[in-house]
Amino acid sequence: MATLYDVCKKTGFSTATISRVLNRKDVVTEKTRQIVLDAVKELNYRPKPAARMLAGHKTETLGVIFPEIDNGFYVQVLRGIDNAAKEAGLHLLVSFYHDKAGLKETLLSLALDGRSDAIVMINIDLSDRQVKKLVNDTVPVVMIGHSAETSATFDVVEIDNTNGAASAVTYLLNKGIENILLLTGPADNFDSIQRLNGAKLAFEDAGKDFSTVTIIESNFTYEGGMEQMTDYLESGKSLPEAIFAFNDRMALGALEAVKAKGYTVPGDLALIGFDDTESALYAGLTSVQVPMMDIGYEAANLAIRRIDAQKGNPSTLTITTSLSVRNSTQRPQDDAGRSPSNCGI
Amino acid sequence: MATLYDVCKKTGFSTATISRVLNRKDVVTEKTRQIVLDAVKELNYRPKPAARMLAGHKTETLGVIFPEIDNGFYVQVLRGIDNAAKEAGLHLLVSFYHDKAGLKETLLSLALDGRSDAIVMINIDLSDRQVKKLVNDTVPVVMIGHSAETSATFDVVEIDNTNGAASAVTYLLNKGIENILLLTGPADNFDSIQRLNGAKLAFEDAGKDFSTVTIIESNFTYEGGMEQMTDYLESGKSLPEAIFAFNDRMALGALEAVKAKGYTVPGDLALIGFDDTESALYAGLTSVQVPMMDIGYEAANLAIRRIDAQKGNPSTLTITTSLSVRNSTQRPQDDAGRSPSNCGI
DNA sequence: TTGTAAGCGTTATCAC
DNA sequence: GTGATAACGCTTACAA
Repeated sequence: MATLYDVCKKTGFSTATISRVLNRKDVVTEKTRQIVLDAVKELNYRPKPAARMLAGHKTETLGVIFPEIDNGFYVQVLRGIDNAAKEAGLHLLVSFYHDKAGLKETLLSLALDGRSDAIVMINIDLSDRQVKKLVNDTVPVVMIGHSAETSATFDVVEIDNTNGAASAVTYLLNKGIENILLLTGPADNFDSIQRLNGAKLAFEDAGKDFSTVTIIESNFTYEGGMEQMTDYLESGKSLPEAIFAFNDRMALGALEAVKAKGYTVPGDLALIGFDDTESALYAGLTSVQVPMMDIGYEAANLAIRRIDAQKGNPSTLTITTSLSVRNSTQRPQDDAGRSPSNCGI
Repeated sequence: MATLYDVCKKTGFSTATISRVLNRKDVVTEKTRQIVLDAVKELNYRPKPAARMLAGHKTETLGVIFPEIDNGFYVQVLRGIDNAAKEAGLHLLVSFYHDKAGLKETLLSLALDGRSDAIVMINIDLSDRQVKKLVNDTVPVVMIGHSAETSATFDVVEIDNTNGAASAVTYLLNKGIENILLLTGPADNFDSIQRLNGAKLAFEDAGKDFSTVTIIESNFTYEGGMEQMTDYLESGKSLPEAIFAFNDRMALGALEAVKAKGYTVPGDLALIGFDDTESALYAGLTSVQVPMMDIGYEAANLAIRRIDAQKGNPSTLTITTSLSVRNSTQRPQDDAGRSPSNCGI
């Protein structure tokens, strides 16, 4: 538990000089620098973060705020953030938020109380104004997957929902499949809105009529997907050629419903999900892949850069998706996915 | 950004008194207490953590160390930890460890540098002696799923691997299935060893001969499960009545291999996994369920209790599992799982 | 280039 | 009960 003073004693230099060697690329003789460094090593000296924070206002900590999660891919985002943080030598103060009051308190604690040097928030349902008011410009904030208002307040990292959905639909259209059923999220969900728009654009780009598409609203859950599809099928409507669900869970739920009615995938209809989760992989489900780790990594780097960089205009980074094609869209004769003989589903 | 002094000025009391009101259940007149509290509220005063840490050595932070994860259920553990931390008013400093050097540095930073009041580690491959040496009794440490040596050094929270595996095997034996193939993890993996032992115990308890059981070593991955099973099937060996894989991923890999050979589950053989992940749920896979959130919650609470509690003997908490029965072990005539008509697989 | 010394905002030990 | 006051361990003007 050596302190700065121990290093002083051992070297004969003042605290100022030691501090200079340790922190700033300041004017210090190469000779003194070496003497200090040697002493530091020999004494096994480690600066105390608490003292540093108090005197220098640097926490070396990145605050991260997540919604209460049951959501597998948030871990991926977290890993990406962790990678960026590690590269910058920062620690991660992670908080899940359960309710708005808790979120506000977390924000105050991270920002005003000086527990972090920057904050990354993911899918937070607080307006920019509210966040700005709480944080009060004490630390930079980066939003991941921010909703609604095209934030001119904070840096934003978002998924390219539009092109992601469009690519899935285009893929189907290219296969000659036009009779598509869209299983969406809640009507007021930003991701869902963008994905719906992407689907529409794909039709328009192909010169096809989007109004023939069936749109069913669900809630992003497995059960929701299953129930909506069951209802649909039992209402006597005709089977679509393909279902494009706006996330994997609903896709898997829909799959269950479809199979329960005796239909097969991809035999009777094609199926596409969104997110490309592990479950999609194992189920052989074609899905729009979102590079969650990259998103975390980029968001964290954006935040880190803002720590000592001058305030520039808020930037928006849109992360592109790709389509992971698997058996759920591969008719046996198409033959391209793995183990086509049993279609993985 | 009011400070303690501002509260002093406003109330006329000294820093000592304010601090007493805020921290200790100390001797303070009810009247002064109220005056101080009012001023605190009015000034919107929030004590700075940095100053507290420096002067009081309390960080109000719980350190959490995870292995680099691609592992969905670690999130669940983290949620459990978060719940416990929130209840205790603690923040979470989370770190993923990539290599041993990084882990050691993290440990030093969390413990010696005083960044946390207690540490929860999950599946760390460092010996107790090493950890103890690094942490040097500065903060309490709790291990989750600790390996090997029955740690008499730290509190431990572990999965009841033995009974978990035994329950799965017993379930099969009760169905009259004895010709079981075990798909294990690496031979030196502690979880795997315990699960194997549990399987053996189940046979012995049932008075059956364990030596007839086929044991195939794999590596806990989907690919591993698939390859080992493919090799097995192609070697011309007879099909077992059931496969019990020591995690869900291998189970799903084995399923793929089995289906590729034209067999059906549960028609031709039963299949059981371990962990009960989301993928198991969607695949209709019977699996040994491990309450990951509980594990995190209990571990964190253990750690939190140690913060100001006297050092007692290290305790070990063994979390019990349960069996999630699904279609992969339900022959059509058994009829009990959901949508039996297509077996969910 | 290096040293002096004044903070940073608390906690806690003494006295009173 | 309450108040001075000395830590806590570092950063950083300002001097030298």
